Amino acid sequence: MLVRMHKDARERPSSRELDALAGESVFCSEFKYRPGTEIFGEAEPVEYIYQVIDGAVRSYKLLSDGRRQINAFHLPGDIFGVENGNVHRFTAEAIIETTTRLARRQRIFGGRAPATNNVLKLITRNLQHAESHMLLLGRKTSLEKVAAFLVEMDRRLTAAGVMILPMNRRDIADYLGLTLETVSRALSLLKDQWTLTFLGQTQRQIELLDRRKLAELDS
Amino acid sequence: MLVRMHKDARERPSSRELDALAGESVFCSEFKYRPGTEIFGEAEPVEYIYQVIDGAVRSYKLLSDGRRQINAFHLPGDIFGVENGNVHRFTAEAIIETTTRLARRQRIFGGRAPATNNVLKLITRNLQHAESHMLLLGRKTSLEKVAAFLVEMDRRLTAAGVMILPMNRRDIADYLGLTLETVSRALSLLKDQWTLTFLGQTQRQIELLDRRKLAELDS
DNA sequence: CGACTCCTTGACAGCGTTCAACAGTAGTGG
DNA sequence: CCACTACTGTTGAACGCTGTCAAGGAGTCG
Repeated sequence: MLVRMHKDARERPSSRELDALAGESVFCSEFKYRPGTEIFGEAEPVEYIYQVIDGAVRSYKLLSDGRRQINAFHLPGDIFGVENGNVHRFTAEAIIETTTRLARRQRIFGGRAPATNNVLKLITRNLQHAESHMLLLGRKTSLEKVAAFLVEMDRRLTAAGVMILPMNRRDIADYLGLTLETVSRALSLLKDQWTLTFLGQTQRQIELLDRRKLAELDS
Repeated sequence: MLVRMHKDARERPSSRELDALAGESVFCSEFKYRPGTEIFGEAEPVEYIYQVIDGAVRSYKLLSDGRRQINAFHLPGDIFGVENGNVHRFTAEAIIETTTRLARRQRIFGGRAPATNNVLKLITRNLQHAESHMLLLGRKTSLEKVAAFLVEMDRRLTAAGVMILPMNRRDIADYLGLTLETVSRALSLLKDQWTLTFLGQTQRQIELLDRRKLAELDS
């Protein structure tokens, strides 16, 4: 037996919390997974909410070439797989022999006061952004990071074909987990490759010339 | 004027969304911030929810020595400062001259169905973890990352003074944005410094000998 | 025993950081 | 208008942390 309990005196994770979460729908059952087994996959529809009874689970995102970023480990007592949308945003796998209790996700979202729903959506959007940003910070190269930044800003900021950045190189660097020099070098490289150009005298106005190349750098 | 609108045809961010969010309490007002001004600081009590009308905002966390990780940029239309707890988990600053609309946070949380509240708490906990993990991934050294990992697992996993890791070195590495070799080297270093010891033959059972040193490595 | 997985350790390379110099821009005040 | 200064961004050179590649030990299981 490799798995142990929480330090904080919780004898055994009760299903109470899970019941509370699932609301009215207290259809609960247990399920056991062998080491390395997938519990649910990225982009799969959300059917259940899970609570670890015994064992350990990793949830992660992948880049196309196999680089992996584990978002979190789920240990006994933890609830995971709670999503706002209809599909999972990452993959969950049992690390060792793991027992989970699961409850049907009977539309946790919707059917509530609109204000609450909006708060949920908003926080979920933040969480979603954080999750993909962890993948960026942990597993992407400097060039990929800068490309991802440009793609994001292009989506959010571009008007009339021009992107005018409000932030300086240091801000970008601190967003991407780099130094400002590295950001500057990456931008110069992309400029030399005709992937973008600077407009005006300051280097804050950027026109993207090759969005396809940026998108594939972004992976 | 440096700030521009969203690409997607939103003429001007309406206050509707913010109203909906704030619920009944639609006390709304506008506020203007000069470049570099703090909008709210980490650990400050949450009083308002903000929506960017015009300008740009950075929200970030700091390490004690000044290393900074920017979680997100908030651009016109974005709502930010929505928190579950009573204090902000990061600092928000205007990057350029910024106008925000703000609404009093009249206890968005609480006063709802308990199930909803539990979902909120759960997602918020995930978000909180993701936020601190971004700081780790973006700005910590390999030794600091491994120390942080040990501190986290010590809290969540240790029973009877011993920590039995369910995951292998590769999992740890993919969690921390490192390679398994680097994780192994960091653990060996901590072992040589008598900060921890391995128990048993496998290197999965760890006893922490100097939690103070680990905590200060964790910053 | 042999095959496999997991982990450690060494040697070396390389990516990104650090340190430094310099140029362009903006703001200020004479 | 021109210093003067502060800030921002680029670029070069050298360093060093972490990754890569490789070898080998230890545990496990059939």
